[in-house]
Amino acid sequence: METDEATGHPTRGRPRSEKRKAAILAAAGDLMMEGGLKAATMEAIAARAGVGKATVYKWWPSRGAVALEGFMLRAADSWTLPENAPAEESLRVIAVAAVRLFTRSPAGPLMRALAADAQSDPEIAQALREQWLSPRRAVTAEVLREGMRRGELRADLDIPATIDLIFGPVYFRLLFGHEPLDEAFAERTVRQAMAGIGADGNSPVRAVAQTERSVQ
Amino acid sequence: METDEATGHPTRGRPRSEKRKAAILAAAGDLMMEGGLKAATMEAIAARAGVGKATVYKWWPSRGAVALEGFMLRAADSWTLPENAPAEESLRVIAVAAVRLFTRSPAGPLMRALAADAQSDPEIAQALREQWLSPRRAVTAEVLREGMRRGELRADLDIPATIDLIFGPVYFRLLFGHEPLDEAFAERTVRQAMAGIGADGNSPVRAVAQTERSVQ
Amino acid sequence: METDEATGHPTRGRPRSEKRKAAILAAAGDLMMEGGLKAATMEAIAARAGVGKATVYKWWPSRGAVALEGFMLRAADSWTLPENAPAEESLRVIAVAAVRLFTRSPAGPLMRALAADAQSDPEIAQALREQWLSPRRAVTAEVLREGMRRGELRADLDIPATIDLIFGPVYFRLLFGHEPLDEAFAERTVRQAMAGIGADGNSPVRAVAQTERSVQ
Amino acid sequence: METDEATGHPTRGRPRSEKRKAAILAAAGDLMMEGGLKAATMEAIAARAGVGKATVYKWWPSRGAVALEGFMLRAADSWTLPENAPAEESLRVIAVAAVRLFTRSPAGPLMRALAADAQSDPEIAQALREQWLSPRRAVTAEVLREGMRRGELRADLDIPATIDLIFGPVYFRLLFGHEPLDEAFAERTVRQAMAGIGADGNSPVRAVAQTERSVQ
DNA sequence: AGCTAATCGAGACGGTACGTCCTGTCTTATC
DNA sequence: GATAAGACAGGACGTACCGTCTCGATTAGCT
Repeated sequence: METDEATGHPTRGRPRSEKRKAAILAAAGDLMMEGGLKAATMEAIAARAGVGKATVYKWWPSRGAVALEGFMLRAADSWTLPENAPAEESLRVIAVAAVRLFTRSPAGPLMRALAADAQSDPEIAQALREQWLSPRRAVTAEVLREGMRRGELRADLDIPATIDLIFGPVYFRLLFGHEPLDEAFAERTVRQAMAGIGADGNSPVRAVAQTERSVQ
Repeated sequence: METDEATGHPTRGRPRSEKRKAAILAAAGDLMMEGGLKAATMEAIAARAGVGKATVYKWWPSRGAVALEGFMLRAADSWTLPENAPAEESLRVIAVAAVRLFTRSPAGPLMRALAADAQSDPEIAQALREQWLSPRRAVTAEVLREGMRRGELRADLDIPATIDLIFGPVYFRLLFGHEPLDEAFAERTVRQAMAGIGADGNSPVRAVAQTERSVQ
Repeated sequence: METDEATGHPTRGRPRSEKRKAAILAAAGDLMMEGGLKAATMEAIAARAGVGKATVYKWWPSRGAVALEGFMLRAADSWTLPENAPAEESLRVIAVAAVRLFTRSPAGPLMRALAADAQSDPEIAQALREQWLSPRRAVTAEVLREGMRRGELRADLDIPATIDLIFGPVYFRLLFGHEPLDEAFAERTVRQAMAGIGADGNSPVRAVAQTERSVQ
Repeated sequence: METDEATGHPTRGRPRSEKRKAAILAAAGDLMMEGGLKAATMEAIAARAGVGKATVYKWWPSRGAVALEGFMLRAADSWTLPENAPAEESLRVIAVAAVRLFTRSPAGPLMRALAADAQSDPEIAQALREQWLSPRRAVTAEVLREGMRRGELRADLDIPATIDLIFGPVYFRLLFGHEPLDEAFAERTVRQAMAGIGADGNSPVRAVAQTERSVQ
């Protein structure tokens, strides 16, 4: 007997076809990768999936929503953080995994399309933050807190700002394409963030910074 | 007598109206800020500017191009780098100026709209890189090189990656809105980038990093 | 035990629900009267009847068929021809009954909807002719024949044309609405048809007509 | 200089293309005749005319409106009433012209489509009455009045009812198709209406009818 | 002053995609 | 087996913009 996942009530009527759902998400993903954001119209998605437009609208409110779900499907990035590794190593793994996802899978173009949509569609923006960014930021925050606890990282880090120091450069290059996005860049970003770009500890700049920091 | 700027030949016929050009750019900017990317249709821009659509197409190839020019007009950010200041101070000024531009002027929404368009329009992407990012990156690179020369910054910096370390977090927050974009954040980003997020110099992590670096 | 009406064999499975049949016909009729032809979609009929769309399609091939049956149900016009009355009186009863049906019952709007459907659906058209027009024309033809036999009516009547002379004006007003459709109109139509609109018998026009007729 | 027909003001903008207008009306007419009412969708009309759908909607509010105008175009029935002819002859010409129009030109199917639309679209219904029926009824009324004046027709005719006596049978057959619609039928209708279907003047029925009439 | 030519407003036009609605078919579980 | 519920492919609806086009009106330099 069919039962509804959420409520447990027996379902009525014809159940949703998982096959079509997959076909729609695949079509959306393919189109976005082939022709960019512009090619992935709802009409084209439905046509390519061999599905009526109404079926698409039945389950997703907008193209962005389809894209998001298609993205999540294809972005099943299965990086596992090394156990008991130093913080720098974990951050490196995280940053490299992000770059690898964006460059070696369909996820890159999809993320670009999603980010574009998010600029004019608050719902997409929110979904992107909540469903994509948040979990990754949470993992990263945990790595940072653990590193702080173990004395590998400064004790006074601003955690959100530090996360952005790692991810910001990656998304910046993804979206603007002004410089190549590759794993070496991810590693360099983490290394520079860890060690600082300032000259060794005794520099006056650093002293100032430390002073200010202690004042806060 | 009217003369053509480029050729110096005397122009024939009615000259282009600078008043309309300004009106179009203003209308485009206003619409993007009011209703976001979606509201700024070519039709709406022309209507608001009190201008025929053909006039807009005569001078700009696409909505993105109008937006870019409107953006440049409003983003006349007049930050002046302090003379002979330490590198950290200069970077701070640069980062804070960017945040201030995006949060205290129309440029923020405009940049978001442009970045979105750039994801599907290569011409916009290129124009954005060449006309907006490049000059700012050039200035920043010069600051970095000067800091390296003066011994304030590490001698082995990857300059493009370092620029992204400063700007990346700012654009990341602008485009995704997951955390507030304010001047304090810009300052913290620069400070953490300078000093590094790792614990003081003698940490083993840092040593490893340095070792690796020397190996490269 | 349920048995099939036609064969007498015991039926298998759940027997057809007469209750639903009635509900469907009622819903169809109501909708056509409320919102006209446009409102009576199959979907709306099924929903209002509390019935699955498939159930409707199971028993009727098209909306027009449902409408027709609903119409027949509501158009149970129980006029009884007066016994041994003069032809004119019988025709008057027939015409007035038609007008009364169309104006004082739901049958008017239903007939309008059916006639509209019949213009593009040959099956509806045929059903309308066979199930609705034919029996009424047959009764009317009999009245005419009887009148001719009794010498009340001309002996050389073209019976179908004469029937149309009585009914045509009624349906014309029903479908075009250019003039009010009421019982007085029905009576006047019959009276004028009987007596002729020409001036009394000795007019030259009449003579010509008779001459021509005799030639045929 | 282009001027607006109605106001005489100089027109602004690109003037309406008469060529497309003709193409749209032609396409609509063709489709209605080929595939009946159902085939003439707005989409098909636009496609066949090689025109954008918006262009059709710009000038006509609905398919029915296009159909009406297309009908009027093709129904340029140029019957001329004979001068000083007897009323019966004039009515015969009128009725035969109607039948001829409906059977020998595209106007028949078009009128059927229009009449169908009119059942659910009050605007079509009104337009049909005002633009099509009214002028023809006016001409016919004039014929009747002239006939009454000359003593060829009864002096106490109900003019609208008499007009329906002539046209009603024709439209009845056109729309229901229960009997053939041909010129002989039109002639017979007029002849029977003129002479009356009752037996010659001395019939008791007629006497009754006359009595009643004189009472009114 | 008249001529020539480019720009301008207005807006008609062929298209494309939108998001909605209904059709007629189908696939479930229930009765 | 008949049903309700409702998912589904398909297709037309009427709308909004797109980018192009064709008008008359305007505004300059050139003759």
